[in-house]
Amino acid sequence: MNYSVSEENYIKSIYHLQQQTATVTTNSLANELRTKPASVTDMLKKLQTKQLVEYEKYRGFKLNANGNKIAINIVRRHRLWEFFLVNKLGFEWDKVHEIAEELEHVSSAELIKRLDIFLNFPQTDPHGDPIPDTNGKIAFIKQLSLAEITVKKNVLVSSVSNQSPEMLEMLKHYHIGIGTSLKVTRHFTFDGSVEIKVSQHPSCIISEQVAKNIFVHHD
Amino acid sequence: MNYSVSEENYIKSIYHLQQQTATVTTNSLANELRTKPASVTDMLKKLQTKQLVEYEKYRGFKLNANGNKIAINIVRRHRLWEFFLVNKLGFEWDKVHEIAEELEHVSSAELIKRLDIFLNFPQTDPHGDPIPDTNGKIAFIKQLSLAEITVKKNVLVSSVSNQSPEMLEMLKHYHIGIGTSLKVTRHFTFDGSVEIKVSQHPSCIISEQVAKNIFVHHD
DNA sequence: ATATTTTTTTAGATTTGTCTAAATTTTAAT
DNA sequence: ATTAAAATTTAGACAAATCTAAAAAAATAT
Repeated sequence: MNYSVSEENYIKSIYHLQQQTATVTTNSLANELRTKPASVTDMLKKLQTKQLVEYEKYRGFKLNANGNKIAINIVRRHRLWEFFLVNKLGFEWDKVHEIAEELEHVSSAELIKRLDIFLNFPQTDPHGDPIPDTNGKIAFIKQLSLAEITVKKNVLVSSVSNQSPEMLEMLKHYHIGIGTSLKVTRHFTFDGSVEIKVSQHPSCIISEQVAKNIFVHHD
Repeated sequence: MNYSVSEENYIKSIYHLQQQTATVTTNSLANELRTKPASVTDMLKKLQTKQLVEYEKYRGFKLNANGNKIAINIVRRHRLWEFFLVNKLGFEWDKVHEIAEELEHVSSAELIKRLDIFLNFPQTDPHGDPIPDTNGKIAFIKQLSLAEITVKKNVLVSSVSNQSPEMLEMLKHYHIGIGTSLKVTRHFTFDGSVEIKVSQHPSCIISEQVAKNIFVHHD
């Protein structure tokens, strides 16, 4: 089966949202895809008839085994291209996402097979995310908290383990959210606090307690 | 300005047909694009309002300066990708066209700039066709006849200068047409005749007179 | 020169993916 | 338990790109 660019984008976005919540809502997907809820409903009916999602009216949806396999393959393509763009063409790691969004839809399986060989079977993309193998297996990559990472490397915030309002208030104050790019500039061994630099903002210091709850992608 | 995949395919096809005939007809373009004449008329109106073609109802059309520039840029992208596919990914030269057809529509100029650098500014694609430079300048590539080329290299028949029925009958007998892949296996200095091997057919010998009329792309 | 054939265009329909506005269902609040 | 608010779906419209069938124009054949 071959899927349209639009279908692939929906599949991929559902897959990404499922990493956070097992079942995805119409609104969240509309938001992710920067489209309208009505459009999401339309496409979901289509994906349902194509046997890619489990969908219950008003109840949300999730990819079935088939949809999942396809999603992982799209992710594989995306991350291989990102690796290529950074490690062969010399792009900065934060400039490649959009281009990879286009390249990932080029449909030749042979192309991806050869690209993988050419790149020497990379394990992770430039953001530190694992590249699924041919069979769709995804290696587990250890989540690193801000308390653990080495100094002066750019990292992307990938998740926050404590989602309490108090924590969220604090994150807001520090201008930190999922996807925020930052670097740790110093570790203080006395109390385990760390100095961080969020782009566009002055350096600041956060406690070990907070740092342990903020997980980042290496690179 | 950014153009849709469909618009780009029309522009590119008009460009290619213009290499043969200065002005292109609706039917020939429909045939080239494997679509219907009515669809061609529809798209041509669109390209006209976008100032890419000169178009007179019932009279055929051609790219204007603007359209030409865009066409050449698409050709540039296509040929750079073909070079990449063959020389980096190890594809056979006759397997890359379709994949390059998809890759050429990826719209980042920065991508192509860096790809060009990565490939070390190649001058010709794997079929021997020149790759236009950043300014759209296309190097002139000498047309080589079968009488002139070196032995044992695969070549593609690009044109035949004598189009008489007698010549065509002969070409048919040797299973040679535009696009045919063959290699010269021997030159006979006595009479200038050459031995050739057309894939899937036994070797045969053609006279110098015939060989001089068959032009090929190197590689 | 007129009739026939071929080519091209128009008119109207179709598919895909999207949208707005209204209706329906679910969730939250009192 | 109602009611208000939020989320979701339906209904109907729209744009892009295509198609078929019919009409119009150009090329050709006698």
